[in-house]
Amino acid sequence: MKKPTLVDVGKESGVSAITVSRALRDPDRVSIALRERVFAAIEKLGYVPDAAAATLASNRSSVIAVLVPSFSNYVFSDVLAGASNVIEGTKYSVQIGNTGYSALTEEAMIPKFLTLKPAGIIIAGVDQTEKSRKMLAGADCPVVQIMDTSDDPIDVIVGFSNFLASAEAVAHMIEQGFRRIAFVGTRMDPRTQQRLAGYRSIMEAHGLFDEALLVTTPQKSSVEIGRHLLGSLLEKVPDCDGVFCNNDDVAVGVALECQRRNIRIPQDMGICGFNDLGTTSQMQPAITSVNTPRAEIGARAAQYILDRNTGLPQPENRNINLGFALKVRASTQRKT
Amino acid sequence: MKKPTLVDVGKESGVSAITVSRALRDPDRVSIALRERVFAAIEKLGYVPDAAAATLASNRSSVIAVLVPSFSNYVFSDVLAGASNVIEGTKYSVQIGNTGYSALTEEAMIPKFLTLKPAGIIIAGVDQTEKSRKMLAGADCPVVQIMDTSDDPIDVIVGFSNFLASAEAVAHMIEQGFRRIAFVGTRMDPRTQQRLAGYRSIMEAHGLFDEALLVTTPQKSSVEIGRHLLGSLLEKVPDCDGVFCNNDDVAVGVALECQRRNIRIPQDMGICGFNDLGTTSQMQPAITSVNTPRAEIGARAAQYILDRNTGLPQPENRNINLGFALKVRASTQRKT
DNA sequence: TTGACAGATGATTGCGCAATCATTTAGGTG
DNA sequence: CACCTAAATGATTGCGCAATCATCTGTCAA
Repeated sequence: MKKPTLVDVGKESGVSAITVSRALRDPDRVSIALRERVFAAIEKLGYVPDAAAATLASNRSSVIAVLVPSFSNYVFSDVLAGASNVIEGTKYSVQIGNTGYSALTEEAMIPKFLTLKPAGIIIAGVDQTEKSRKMLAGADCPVVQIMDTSDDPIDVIVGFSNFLASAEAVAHMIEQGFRRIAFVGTRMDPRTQQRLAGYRSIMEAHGLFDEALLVTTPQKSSVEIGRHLLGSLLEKVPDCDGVFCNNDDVAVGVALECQRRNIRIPQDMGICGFNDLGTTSQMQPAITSVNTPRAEIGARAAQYILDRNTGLPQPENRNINLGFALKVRASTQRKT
Repeated sequence: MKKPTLVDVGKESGVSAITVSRALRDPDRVSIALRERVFAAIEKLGYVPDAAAATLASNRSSVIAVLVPSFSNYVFSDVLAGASNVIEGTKYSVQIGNTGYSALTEEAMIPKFLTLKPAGIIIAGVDQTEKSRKMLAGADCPVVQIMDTSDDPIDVIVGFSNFLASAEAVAHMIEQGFRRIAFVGTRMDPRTQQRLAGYRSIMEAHGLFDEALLVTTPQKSSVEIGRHLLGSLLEKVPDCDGVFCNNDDVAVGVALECQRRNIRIPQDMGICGFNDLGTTSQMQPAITSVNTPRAEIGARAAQYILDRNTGLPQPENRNINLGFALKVRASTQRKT
C-alpha cells in the first residue's frame, strides 16, 4: 500500500530505477521501447515523483519563489496571475512570500527561500537592502526583479518606469491647461516615491511645483481614502484644479467626492489615476489612467525563469522594459 | 565555503548533529547550557535548515498548499492575504495552485501537492470530484475547504452560506418593495450557482420568479460587463426594477449605467452587490452589498492547519460558519 | 552502597532520488 | 573480422536530515 518509488516502477517495467528517472527527466536518452514500458508502469502504479528527494539529490528544486509586498494590493495579484498562467502546466510550482513592504522582512525571508534551491526568484522592486542584493546575486538561480527598471539589475528586471509614467501623465495634464495639480499618494512605497519624483520633476520644469500640493498618507489605497484626501486637499489648496493619484482606487474616490461636491470634471478638476484597473474607464466621465502591464510582467518574469532552466543564456539586455500606456480619457480632456 | 549542515554546527558547538536538530525542533529536550552553545554556533555559521532533507527524512514538510480557482479574482487575493498574515513569521510557507475554475484541473493538481507532504491543504469550495475528495480524505494532513458551508466536509470547512447570503439580500429587496428583481451573474462558478439558487428560492416563495429575469455570462466579472449586462437586461425586461449582482464589480457597472441612462437609484432601480469590496459603499448613492469575511476565512483556515500541526485535535464542529453581513445602503432603501 | 530510573545525549540508519562513473550493446570502419 | 565509437543502460554513492534505538549521567530510595 506504500507510495511507489522509482525502484518499484523499475521493477514493474523490468529496468533499473535510474532508467525510469531518465525516462522522466530526459526521455530522448532512453530508447522508445523502454520509454513506453516505463510510462505504462508509471501509469499503472500511479507513481508521482517525490519532490523533496529530487531536490536533495540534485540540489535544485522546481519551486519558483515570488516575493511581493502585499497580496491584498491587487497589482500584485495580477502579477501573480500572469506568472501563474505561464507556470501552471509545467513541472514548476509557485511559493509565495509577503514582505509587508519592509526591506528588512524581505532580507530575513531571502535565506529561507534560498534554501529551497529554487528554480528562480521573482522579487518586487529594486529597493532591496545591500545584504539582500548580495544574497540574491550569489543565488544559484535566475533572479527577476519586477515592477521597475534599472541599469544595474541583480540579474534581470522586468517592468516599466514609474518615474516616466507619472511624468508623462502630469505633462499631459499641464498640456491640457491644468496648473495647480496635486499629487495624492497612499502607502508611499518605493514605486509611489518614484511616481512622486516624476510628478515633481515635471511640475518643477514648468515652474508649477508647490509643496502644498502634495497630499500623502501611509495608509493603503482605497476609494474611501481617495474621498477623504480630496477633502484635505481642498481645505489646504482651494484653488487646486487637478489631481494626479498614485492609484486608481484613489482616483475613483476623488472623482466620487468631486461629484458629491458638484465639482465638475474636467472643467473644475482634472483627475488622473494609475494602473488602469478597470473601474476608471467606466466612470462618468471616464477617468484618465496609466495602464501598466502587470500580468505581462508576471508572465515575462516567469518565462525568463523557465527559459534559463532549460539552458538558455542570460540575454544581452537585462533590463526588460515593457512600458506603460497613458489612457487619456474625459477626466483630463479640456482641449479638443 | 559550503553551506553549513547540522554536522558542522555540531562540531562548532561540540555536540552531535542530532542534538543540534533537537535543539531546533524541541528545545526543551536539550539542556540550557547546550542549547545556548548550539544557538551561538548556528548564529556564527549562518546555518539554515535544509527543507528538502527534513521533508525527506520526516515525511512531513512545512508547506501549506492553497488551491484557488483564480488569482485575478480579488476575492481569493483577500483569502490569500488573510492566510499569509497568519503564516508569515512561522516556519510554514505557502505554495499556491491555480485550478482555473476546473474540477478536473484541480483533480490533476492534487497528487502533485500531496507529494509535497504538506502541513495542510486549503482548497476552495466543496465541488471537488469524487476522486479529488478521496485523495484529500486520504491525505495525511489537515484539509480545509473554504468559501462555503457543508454538513459533510472532507476534514473542516471554513466559510459562509452563499445560498443564505443571497436569499437574505433578495428578501431585503422584496421587503423594500422591489418586485421585478433580476439576477445578474458572471462566471457562474459553483458559488455563483448557489447565490442563484438562493435568489430563486426567495423569488419563488414570493411568486416573483421569472426566467426572463436571469442574466448570466461565463465571462469574468468587471465593471464593464456590469454595464453591458444592464443593457441586455433592460432590453429583455424593461419593467425590471431591481438587480441582484453576484459581484460588486458588476453592481458598480450596473449603477454607473443606470446613472448614464438617468435611471434613478433606488426609486426606479434597486441594486445589490456581493462581497462588499469597498467601492460599493463609496458610490453615490451607496450600494447595498453582502459583506463576506474573505480575509478571516483565509486566516481561520491557516490557523486551523497550524493548530493541528501542533497536536491539537480535530474540533467537534467541523463546519466553521463565519457568516456574512448584509450591508444595507441607499441603493435598496425605498422605505424609511 | 546498591539498584532503579529518568533525563540527556549519541550512533546508526534510511528517506527517494540524481550525479557520477562503469558497463553493455549496436553500428560502422578499414 | 578485429577494432573503435557512440548510444543505451546499470551500479554505486551521497545529498542533509529525523526516527529509532542505545548509551550515559546523575539522583534518589531502600
